[in-house]
Amino acid sequence: MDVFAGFHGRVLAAVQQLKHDGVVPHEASLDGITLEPPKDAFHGDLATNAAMVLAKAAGVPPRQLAERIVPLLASDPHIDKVEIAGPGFINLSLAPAFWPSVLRMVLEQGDAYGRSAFGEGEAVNVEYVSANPTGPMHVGHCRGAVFGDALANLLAFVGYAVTREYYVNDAGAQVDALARSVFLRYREALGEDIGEIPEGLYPGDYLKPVGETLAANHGRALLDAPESEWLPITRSAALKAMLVMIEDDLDQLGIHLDVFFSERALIDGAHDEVAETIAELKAKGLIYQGRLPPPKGKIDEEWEDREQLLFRSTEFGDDQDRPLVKPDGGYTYFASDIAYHRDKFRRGFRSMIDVWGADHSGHIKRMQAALAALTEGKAHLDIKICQLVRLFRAGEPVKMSKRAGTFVTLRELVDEVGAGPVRFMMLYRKNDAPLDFDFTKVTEQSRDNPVFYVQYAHARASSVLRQVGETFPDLGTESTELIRADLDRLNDPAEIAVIRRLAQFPRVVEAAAQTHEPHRISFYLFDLAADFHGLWNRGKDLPQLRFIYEDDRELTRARVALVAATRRVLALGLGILGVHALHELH
RNA sequence: GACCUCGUAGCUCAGUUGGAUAGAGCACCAGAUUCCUAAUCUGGGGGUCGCAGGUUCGAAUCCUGCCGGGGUCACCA
Repeated sequence: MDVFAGFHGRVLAAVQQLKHDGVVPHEASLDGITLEPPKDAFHGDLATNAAMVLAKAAGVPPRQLAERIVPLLASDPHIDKVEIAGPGFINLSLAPAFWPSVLRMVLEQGDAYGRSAFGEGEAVNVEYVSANPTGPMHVGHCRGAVFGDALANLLAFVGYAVTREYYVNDAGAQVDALARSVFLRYREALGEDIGEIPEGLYPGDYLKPVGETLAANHGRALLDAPESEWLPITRSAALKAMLVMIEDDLDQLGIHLDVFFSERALIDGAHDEVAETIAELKAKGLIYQGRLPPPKGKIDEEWEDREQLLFRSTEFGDDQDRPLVKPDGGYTYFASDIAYHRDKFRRGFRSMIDVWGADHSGHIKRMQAALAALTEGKAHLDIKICQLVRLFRAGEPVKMSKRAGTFVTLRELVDEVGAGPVRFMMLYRKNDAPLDFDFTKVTEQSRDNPVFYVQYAHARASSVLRQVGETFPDLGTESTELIRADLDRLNDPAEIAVIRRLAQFPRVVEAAAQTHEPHRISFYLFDLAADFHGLWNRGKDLPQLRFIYEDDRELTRARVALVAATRRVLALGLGILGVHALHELH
């Protein structure tokens, strides 16, 4: 919970009092009233805009209204000073005793600190990765995978019931191409010279073992069989192998999904869910046979004007109606994607999040249109777009070409720099902004490598907790013991700065969860690390400011409490990002 | 042409859902430091928040129109 929530209540109570006194009209809305730590500590510990928000309704200038609010707040024993500033802000300075109470709360709550019931146990489906199951994962998939996973962690942290889901696109032409590629490898395994892999098929060596397994299991039986017979067999073998490989790749990054949802199962199951979905939309009058205008601004020679089965997505804000059936009679990707989201809805999810690559951003409107149509607005779908990742090595761009086989796989990336740095860097940028990833930089031990900087703070904190026993052997470092320390003795500005930062953690977490922006956690951790390093550095110049101060056992204990709390919050934040906190660096 | 997205310090980017004097890191400048709590520290300069309007107590943030970069644009996934 937010450590400042109580003060927000005080402000609202003060305003209620003013309503009661007739200063503020009863119907005035209190929604816009905030109470937040100001950016600049010069403005106190907390600031509220209450007077400015209510001034108009009350017909009184903001500062004058603030004069009425101030005495109502000043009586609070935890509030030291109340000042009116600027256009009508009310700035609160908290009693010195407040900060130790925050620290005590962190220690008491332990791993529960920052968690909340915000999500109220609501079921949320987070769909991410969803790479084509046709080969190993490469860096292009990596960002979305990490982002989705961290977002799922974050939502779980604030009390949502999260399902992590991977949509397996195993129904399209791509997987048939995969199956044919595997069939070649099967013939190869039986001793045939297959020559060059033809254009349009998958040339990668990773399919060889799949061919070999087929050869071992089926012998030469498939060689003379018609395609209609061997294709399903090779396809299912290939898909199985690819999913094992993908799951293994994801495992390298610490990603474990709850559900792998097969696109094919939508059609091949007991009933054709796509047909059902289309029928449902048809019943709503949203399906028709029609023609689409050719794309403007570019001349497409291949364009042919023809009638197709269309969904009226324009009625829900899309730019164009969208086709559901291909010329060959099969469903379009969009059609099965609608059925897939309908399936999620029928499984009970009213809240869904999809993580997509930037190249799919043009599909957002149609998907939301379809879901709105099917669920009559009862479901909420947020689609998060992850921008490209550009790879660098010591500042130089890494050239990648899929055709030349020089694209970097996720596995290579993780093998070289480690899962933690990969995850942290992927989250050290807003999801919809492009990201530069430098192999050299993420392993550098310097301040401009945020991964190192945050881990180093955690390692330093761990080191203090390890070493304090050498000076004070009987000084326990468990929370239950540290909580009894005389925390009022922490009054150095750098110490207070760290506590203030710790106090912000719950609201940062909540804001990140609400906006679906895990990067806010990364930036918070960097700031917390900076505060902690700042405190550490003061001890370099002034030995009496060191955490372990041999002349004063009780002061040491109070400081160790601060260190333990900082370490806890660093670990919690890293945990949300899915990064393992390090106890020492090498 | 349409839609989406971005535009903030020399560079890379944050910006608490509309708050006060717009912040970090690198780079630059000036000092400190050889310390073992190694993997630096302190301070400083640097800004038309792309441009122009609008909304209001208050705009980098919301609305409109331009300018510029990127992405997408029947059927593939």
